[in-house]
Amino acid sequence: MDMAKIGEASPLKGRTVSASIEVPKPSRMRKTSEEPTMTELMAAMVLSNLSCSPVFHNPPIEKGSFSPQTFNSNELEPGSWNRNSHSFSPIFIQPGSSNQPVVHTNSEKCKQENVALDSCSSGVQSDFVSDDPIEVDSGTILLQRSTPTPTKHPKDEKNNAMDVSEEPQDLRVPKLHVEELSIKQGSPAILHQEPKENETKHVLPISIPVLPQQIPLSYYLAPGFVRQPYAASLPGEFRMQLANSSPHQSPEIGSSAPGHMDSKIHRHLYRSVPYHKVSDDMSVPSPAGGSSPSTITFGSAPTGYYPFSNSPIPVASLSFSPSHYTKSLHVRSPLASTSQTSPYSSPAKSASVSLPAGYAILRDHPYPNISGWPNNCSTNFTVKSSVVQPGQQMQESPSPKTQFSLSPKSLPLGRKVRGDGKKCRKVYGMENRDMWCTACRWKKACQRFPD
DNA sequence: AGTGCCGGGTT
DNA sequence: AACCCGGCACT
Ligand SMILES: [Zn+2]
Repeated sequence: MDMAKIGEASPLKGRTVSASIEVPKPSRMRKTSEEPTMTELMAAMVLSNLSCSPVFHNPPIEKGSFSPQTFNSNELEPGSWNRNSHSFSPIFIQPGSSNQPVVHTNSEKCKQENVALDSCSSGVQSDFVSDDPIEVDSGTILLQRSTPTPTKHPKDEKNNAMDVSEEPQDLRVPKLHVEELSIKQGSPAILHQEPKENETKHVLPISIPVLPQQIPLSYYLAPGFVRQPYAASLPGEFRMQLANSSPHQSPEIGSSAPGHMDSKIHRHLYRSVPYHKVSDDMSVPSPAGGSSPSTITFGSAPTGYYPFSNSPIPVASLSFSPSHYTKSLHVRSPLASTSQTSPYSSPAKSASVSLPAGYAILRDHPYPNISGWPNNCSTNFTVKSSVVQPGQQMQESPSPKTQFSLSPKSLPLGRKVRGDGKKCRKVYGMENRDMWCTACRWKKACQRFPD
């Protein structure tokens, strides 16, 4: 009866599953053999510590060519790996394989690697080989590129295939990344222990997110970094701009995946605050094919709208979307219209970059989040101040599929500031409705006079 | 009351 | 996909 109906209607339905956030099985973390899970766990833990321990100061690696940025060496726990004492030489070369040891020196293309992480075995780019042999020496960290194994979930691959392919080669993202870290329980010696020829090394692909502060703005601003789906989801105005800069851009209305949250509730939640367009990254059509509720979840409806906390945090202080920089300057801050008095409303305040009208991005998701990371590690990528509180991110656990630790829904919501421009309706009047743009006629966001 | 437009329904 | 509209946020 009603109950049944209610059950049907309940937005939460089917969500409970994801709520139990099981740490997404690192799909890519395949076990080739008998490798004990413990090992992996340990590795994960270690890495966790490494990447997250806020305060860790590690003496610079002696001859490391590590840039502070990269490894922030601090991030390594002395005890864990004896990096300093060469006793442990992570560098491992795959025996019998022509693959060269890959050294990701820092920023180099950590980012890519990260992406790769997901599609790590896609073999597309992760094959980055350092030109500079020296780097290998410094190698304190490196690991080896194991044979590109297709072990990972096809899904993942699919997810990132696109991203990977589009990643600019020269992107420098200071994200610490250990592409494939093989950690064995035993001493390092084990690592080299009998090199079997084609045995695929059992490696644990790991990427360590770097501290937010370390992300160079350039990263976000990298022009080439805009991804199609991403761009497509941008507001018309913006997309148009993109179009100018990049030929391949469709002016069509970006569509966002419908959310599962009850629309009413959703709207209440999302509309109670000034609009702030937020990265649609997450609203990118579910790679997985998007039919599964759990998958779609993160592309919820007003997607892109994201609530800011009441505190007047300069939008500009947030992370930037790469695609937005084009618009910088002479853009009015959404907050500006909302609170005239806000000191932050002046673009000048935020370096030379301001967000496009009405939009702010808290974080980009170039790479999937590793489930194992503590929240505050991989989230809250804000340049200056964080609007998102750690606690807020845990509101909803992402389905394992999403791989993102943040779901738009779990983030504070905001909403687009209502454009003050006149739209077709106002311009032409009801009597000339036929002159309206189609969007207006359909009661959709005006295309002709986008905000 | 008027406007803008999201979400969802219909064709 | 095109089209329409209920209903809500906001002015
Ligand atoms: Zn219009």
